[in-house]
Amino acid sequence: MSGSDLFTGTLDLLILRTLQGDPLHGYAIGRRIREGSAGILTVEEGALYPALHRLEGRGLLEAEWGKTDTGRRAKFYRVTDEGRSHLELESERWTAFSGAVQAILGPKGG
Amino acid sequence: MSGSDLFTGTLDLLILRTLQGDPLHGYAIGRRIREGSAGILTVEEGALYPALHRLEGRGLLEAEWGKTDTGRRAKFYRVTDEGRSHLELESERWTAFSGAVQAILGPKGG
DNA sequence: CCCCATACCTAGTTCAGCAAGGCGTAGCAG
DNA sequence: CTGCTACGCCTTGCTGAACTAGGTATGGGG
Repeated sequence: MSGSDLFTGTLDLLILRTLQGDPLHGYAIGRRIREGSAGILTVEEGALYPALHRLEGRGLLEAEWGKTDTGRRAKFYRVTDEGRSHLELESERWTAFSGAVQAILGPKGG
Repeated sequence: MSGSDLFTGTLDLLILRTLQGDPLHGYAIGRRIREGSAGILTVEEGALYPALHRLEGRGLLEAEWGKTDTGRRAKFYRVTDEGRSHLELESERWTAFSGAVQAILGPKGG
């Protein structure tokens, strides 16, 4: 991801969540995540595209070639129903885990 | 870790934090983390011991053989000064990251 | 005496993420 | 037209954390 790879497995969640709205292409997903996290989360392309393929392979995403506003060729991803319920479950799991970690690290992080 | 490996890299933080109080041996560290997280975080031994050795190798922990209350042989770990400052930095980083993820996933996780 | 919980360890595998490349195209400056 | 930059997609090779699945040894209880 960025910095030095905290959070393995979280990328999937981030992608799924980012695609909850309208379908987006990979490049835009990366940008959204970065902007949506105020620059804290930077998704490397070498992590992003394989992740997209992984999620598609698992049936959590569907891809379709299309065109961007600026007329460029791009592959647009949409979340499947399975992807949606997966996101819901994993999202709750994530919250539980991060809460548990926070509970051990200390309420404020210090 | 448990369930299906969310949170790569977080184990180090958990260990360091658990050792902030008194020195503990590996087995006890694992138990503490599990109990301190209400059973949510389960540290596999195959992850725990290598992590301990890693942290010792990096100079963040120091180890010493001793005896438990029940008279058993055990290796007790203590956090070094370097480990302490490492924990502080990484802990803040963790909070920032997890906050950023939470910001994208949604304020409540759903 | 045997089993279980304690307490330590390792070899082998898996797999996410990173680094570092490559490909093609649209738009703009010169 | 040339060159540069941003867009947009991809892959190969590597690292390294965590898991699986074992193994060792010992003390106490049935």
